[in-house]
Amino acid sequence: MRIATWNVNSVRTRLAQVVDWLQQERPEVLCLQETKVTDDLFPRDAFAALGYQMAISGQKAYNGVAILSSLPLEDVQVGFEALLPEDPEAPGLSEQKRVISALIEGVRVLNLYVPNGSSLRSDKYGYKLAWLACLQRYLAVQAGQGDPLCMVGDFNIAPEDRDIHDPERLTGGIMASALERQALAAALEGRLSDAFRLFEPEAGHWSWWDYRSGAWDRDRGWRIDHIYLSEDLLACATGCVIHKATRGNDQPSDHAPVVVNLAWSAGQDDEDGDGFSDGDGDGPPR
DNA sequence: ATGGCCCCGCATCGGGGA
Repeated sequence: MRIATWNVNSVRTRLAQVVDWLQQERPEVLCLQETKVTDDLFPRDAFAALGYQMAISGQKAYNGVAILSSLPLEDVQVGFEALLPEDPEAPGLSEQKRVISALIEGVRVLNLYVPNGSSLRSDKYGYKLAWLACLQRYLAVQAGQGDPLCMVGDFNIAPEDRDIHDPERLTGGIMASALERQALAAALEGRLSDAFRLFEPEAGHWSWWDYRSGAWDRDRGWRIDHIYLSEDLLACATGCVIHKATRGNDQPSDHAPVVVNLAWSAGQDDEDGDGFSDGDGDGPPR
């Protein structure tokens, strides 16, 4: 099963490019961020024609997330409030459409669009940190449900200096500050691992290039789009790549897709074939 | 040396993103 993530910066403006890429790559799952469209205007037909089901959560002009899947899409959960109904901070944090998840082949696919924060002096930076603290609580609840987790999206954070083209200049600033890096690490809490770094330790691999300053032509990028896997899925990961060629398209998104390949099928953890995963006491004795 | 863009909408500039 291949799971992809792509911040498309308007799904309507980028529709032809997304359709082309899906036809070429045919991932089972594509998670989109910054769809920038209300649910009634989402271009469902174009994706349905390619055989994809959809779970969407959008708003006008800003934000917006969607999950496209050619495999059955079950138990869709929208926003932090789906798992944190009692959290007094979560409702305010969920007014912006940045969180959606679904169960696909027994894998909980969680699609996130983390706030950018604008600058360290902006109120939006405080919002970003509060949002990440909420994500930490959300993931703690999610972990309790026991499903294998694949968390993808635009994290608007370069986790380490090797994820930025010019760490001497940029480390400490927005998307590379200590507080936001710590907040993300705390949310991962040792349970989730960066799939890309399983396969590639070197710097020089970016997923986002600013539209300004000729960043693409100079390859001045950041790796801020990530795929995180729980331990059970980590063992199944056979590759993780950034499709940077899309950034060279005419009228491109400023982000490139990231794709993970998982040697996974539903029920594969059912070792004795009794319809239950082992070790949880639910199955009959062997 | 610095910075240059792009998308949306009650639009033709302003707000916001990254």
